[in-house]
Amino acid sequence: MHPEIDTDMAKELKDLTKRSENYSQWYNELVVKADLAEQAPVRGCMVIKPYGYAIWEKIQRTLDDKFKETGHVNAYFPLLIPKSYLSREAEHVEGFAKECAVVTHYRLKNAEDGSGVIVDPAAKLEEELIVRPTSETIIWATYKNWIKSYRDLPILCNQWANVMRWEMRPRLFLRTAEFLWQEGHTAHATREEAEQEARRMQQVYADFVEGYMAVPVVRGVKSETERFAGALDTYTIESMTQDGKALQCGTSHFLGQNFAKAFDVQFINKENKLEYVWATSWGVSTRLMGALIMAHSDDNGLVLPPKLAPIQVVIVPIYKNTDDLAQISAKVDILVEALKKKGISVKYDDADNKRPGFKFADYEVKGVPVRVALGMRDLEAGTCEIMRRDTLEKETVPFDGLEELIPNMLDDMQTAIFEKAKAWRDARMVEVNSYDEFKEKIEAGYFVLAHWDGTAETEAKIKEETKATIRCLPFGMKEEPGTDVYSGKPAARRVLFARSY
RNA sequence: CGGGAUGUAGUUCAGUCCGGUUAGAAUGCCUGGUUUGGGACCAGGUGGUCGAAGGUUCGAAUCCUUUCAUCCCGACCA
Repeated sequence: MHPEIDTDMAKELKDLTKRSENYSQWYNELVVKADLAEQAPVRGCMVIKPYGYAIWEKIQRTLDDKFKETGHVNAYFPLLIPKSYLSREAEHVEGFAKECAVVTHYRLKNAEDGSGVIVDPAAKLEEELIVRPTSETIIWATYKNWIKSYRDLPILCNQWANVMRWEMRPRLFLRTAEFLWQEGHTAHATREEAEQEARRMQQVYADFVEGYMAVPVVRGVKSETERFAGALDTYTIESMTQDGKALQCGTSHFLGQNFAKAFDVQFINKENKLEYVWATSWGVSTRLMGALIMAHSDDNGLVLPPKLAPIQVVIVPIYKNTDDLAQISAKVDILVEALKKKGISVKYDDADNKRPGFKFADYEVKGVPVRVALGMRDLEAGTCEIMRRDTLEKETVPFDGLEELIPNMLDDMQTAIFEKAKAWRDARMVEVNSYDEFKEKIEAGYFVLAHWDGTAETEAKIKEETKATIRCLPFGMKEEPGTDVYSGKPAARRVLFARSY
């Protein structure tokens, strides 16, 4: 940033919001300015700051409740996985091998030349340990001990944890080397039950992302090439960022008996016969925060849906001296209590070291849904100024009605934000019937519904030529046979293509 | 791992081509004062072994060599 405009942060953010020109830079700066996260002094990792973490905690708590409602329990498995575990499932190891951090030694010692500590060569591990990129292997090695009979099933475990994938190019929240997530791992006696579980969790995710994050998603199933390493089916929810790219928000995998066979997990069924267990796994990560930021943010900063905003209402007093402040505070305190009783998180920012204008801008960047400003003028008139973050509309209203007005406003916003994002997304999701049109729409940042002949060759060619991938075979679409836009061969249905993060 | 760029104050950068006083600016931070209805102003102050190592030179942020790190574009990906 140029020094002159560095002093004017509103203008600075405006400059950043040439989203079409350098969206990723805009996004990064937004994350930093909104005080959510920053790059860690460790390659590819991020520091999640308190305000950002507060949002993650809300996501975590809400989802955890949903998991409990659907009969799941939390457990915890080790961070380090013996290398041999990873090689048990062929496709799985192939999928993750390229991005694993490996522990080879267990001790350091002082260098003889006094230059600091070095790895003690004598402390080399017999078998290297892998920092988990995901926990299927160690969990299935454990489940083997837990499962003997059909009476032990189903096992419905979830784990909140961090994982590490040595990604080539990290981006805050979207793709960091270390990230926080939850991973559910379930074991079932029948194929039907496992498949149902995988679909059910996809639905839980979709409901959460749409209902709480206010981000519309496309539900569907992945093509074979895009499938999770080791899965028979990968169910996905895909959102759209404001630069028209797709973002995989959550996945739920039907693993069949692959992991049960790899880790020899068998049970005796009701017919007294040995059978391999059926499995699922499903997860969402801190990437959800990226989806949230990219879906709603505007030129003034973050826009948070009320259900996930750590601070839902901020009240800013405007005063000239301590007497004024005391009068304002007396009135505000009553409102704060009333709102808290309704379960609304409210912050009264009477800090004396920041001017009102600074606070206004600051809370806007942070995406606080509702702002109330109250000064001496208002005190005399019995009014206040109220602003909602999504529309930036300000109005002066009677102070006494706030207790009722604010909860309604928050509800309205939750719906309005979703509707706005959905209208935007829908307007950029089109059916195309020719390859020229396909390329044009992909280039313009659209979700493209096009016929696909079902072959991996066509899929690969399209990716090579347009950078677009099959995001999913969306659910709930009418069966409509046609011809593949690329190969011209017969195609059973349309699938969703887009460029993605 | 390929292509491109950059490392100078807490942060963003100027200075490097063409070597020459004590290395600058803005912002931040600290002190004092005036302010406070949309990111305040004035005055003073703090803050840098110029990424690291070696070389050339009377003299290096600047030239040369090596090295490390970061960022961007690809490949990979929740």
